[in-house]
Amino acid sequence: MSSDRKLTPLGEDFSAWYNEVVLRAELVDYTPVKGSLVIRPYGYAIWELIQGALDGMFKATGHENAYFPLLIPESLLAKEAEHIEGFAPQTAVVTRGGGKELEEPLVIRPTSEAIIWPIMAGWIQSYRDLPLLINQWANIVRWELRTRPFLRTLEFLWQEGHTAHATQEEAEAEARQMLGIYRRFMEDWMAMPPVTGRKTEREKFAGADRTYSCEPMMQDNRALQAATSHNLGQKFSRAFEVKFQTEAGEHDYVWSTSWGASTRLIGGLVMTHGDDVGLILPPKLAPIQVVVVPIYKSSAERASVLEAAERIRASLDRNVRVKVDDRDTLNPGAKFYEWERKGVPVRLEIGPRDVAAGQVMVVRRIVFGDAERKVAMGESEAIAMLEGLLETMQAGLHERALDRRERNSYRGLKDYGEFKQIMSQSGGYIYTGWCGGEECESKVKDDTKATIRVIPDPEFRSDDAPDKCIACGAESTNEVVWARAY
RNA sequence: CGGGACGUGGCGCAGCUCGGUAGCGCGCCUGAAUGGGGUUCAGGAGGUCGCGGGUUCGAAUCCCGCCGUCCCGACCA
Repeated sequence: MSSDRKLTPLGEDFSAWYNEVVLRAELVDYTPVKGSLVIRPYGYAIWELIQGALDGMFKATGHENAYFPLLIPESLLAKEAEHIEGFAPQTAVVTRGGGKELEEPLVIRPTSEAIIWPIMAGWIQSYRDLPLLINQWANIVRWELRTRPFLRTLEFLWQEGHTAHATQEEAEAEARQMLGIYRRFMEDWMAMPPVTGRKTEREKFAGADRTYSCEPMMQDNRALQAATSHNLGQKFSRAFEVKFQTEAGEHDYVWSTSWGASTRLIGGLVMTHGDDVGLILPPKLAPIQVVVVPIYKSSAERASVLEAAERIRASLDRNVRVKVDDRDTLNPGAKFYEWERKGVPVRLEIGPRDVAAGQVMVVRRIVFGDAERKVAMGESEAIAMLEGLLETMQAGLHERALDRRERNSYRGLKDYGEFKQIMSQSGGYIYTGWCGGEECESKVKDDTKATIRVIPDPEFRSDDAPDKCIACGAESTNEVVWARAY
């Protein structure tokens, strides 16, 4: 039966396609708890690669990892007014422990500001203790009404950075620096180029002074808020009494930031690069970059083919994540489909004919330009070119994603009717003028489901940005980027 | 939480209108052959039909209630 072997085509039903890909590429599995998913070994391996890369970037900029607890006394969460207002509806709360009602309910962290700041307050007395640069890798729980694998689940994995600074300028620089790190990670590792910028008041983090965001475009032309960085000003330090003595001997509240990225990034990876066959992984984040599929008939052939496969694996092993698929239970064609569905960038096929000729068949998961998908190559030649090929594919995926984003971006639009038409059909990023009024944001959202993703950073702004608000026609204060989002 | 669709071996589904004790494909197990794009044959295991109640001699099928999943919305990383 071939019907359940093929995926729903991406262009036919993007949601169905996405769900099928994450399940059939063995990234996730469902559990008895609604909206709470297992990340399977193959999916978790991608997360570990993401973690490794981001963690290195954080440490290179002076951050240290720590771990704060899962449970937060309800009263602490309530200390920052905007924060509790924003998060209270989404929290899970523990009311019993050890068989008794608790005197004070404990909130399962929806984010950790409220437990981190009361504790870090004790670590800071003087300007000499600043900046304090902490990151943690953790799980958090937000009681979402509607969930989707990776994109929105009850529990998810993320990292959250929390920093304290002596001045507003330093905190702002930190928030911007971390946004830049996320952007660079998305471009260099994920091949998922975001538009970056600042969130509007309506869209910012609950309790932040300013929120910055990375917003890559998915293949259905919707935006994914893929990482955020917040300048919290002194809101949290005032709420949690985080004070320090300045060089001049005065007392002041610290200036803080927080910034985070989650397993949602994996969903972004799927929706940015996948196709009708399944997942396509950028080589830098592929748990298996090269899979070797041996092909043989007799046991004599099996021995010589596996020997050659092992030789190739060993010579690639130092610089490439390579796996020999020596399972005897599947025929080669079935393995081809499986590894393509799982997004492995390069496959090497090696059979008796190849062993005899000292060659291998090099097959690419995706082809750019006029390259051949499948080419026979001398064994040592293939080994020598593979690293370069992986780099080429990484670059090709980035270029393709960037090109798609820009092709589906609209600039200089002044007519609201046209705006509505684009949003109701293809969707995409629309750059327009905006008066700064929340009423106009609401109106556009009601009309089109699109929201302001960001007030874009300078390098994303249009030369010919319209000077009137798209919704009300009043003088524009900022160019903004609209899109429907996840 | 509002609107829609759907819950039947691991997965995808048929059977339900017109009640009679469950079937197909894939997968799985055993064996043999096969192996350069989802291989074939033979044999085999596996289901109290989402849960609870009701009607009936008899319920996957009819009735009531509940739970869950997916899609579209509201909320949100």
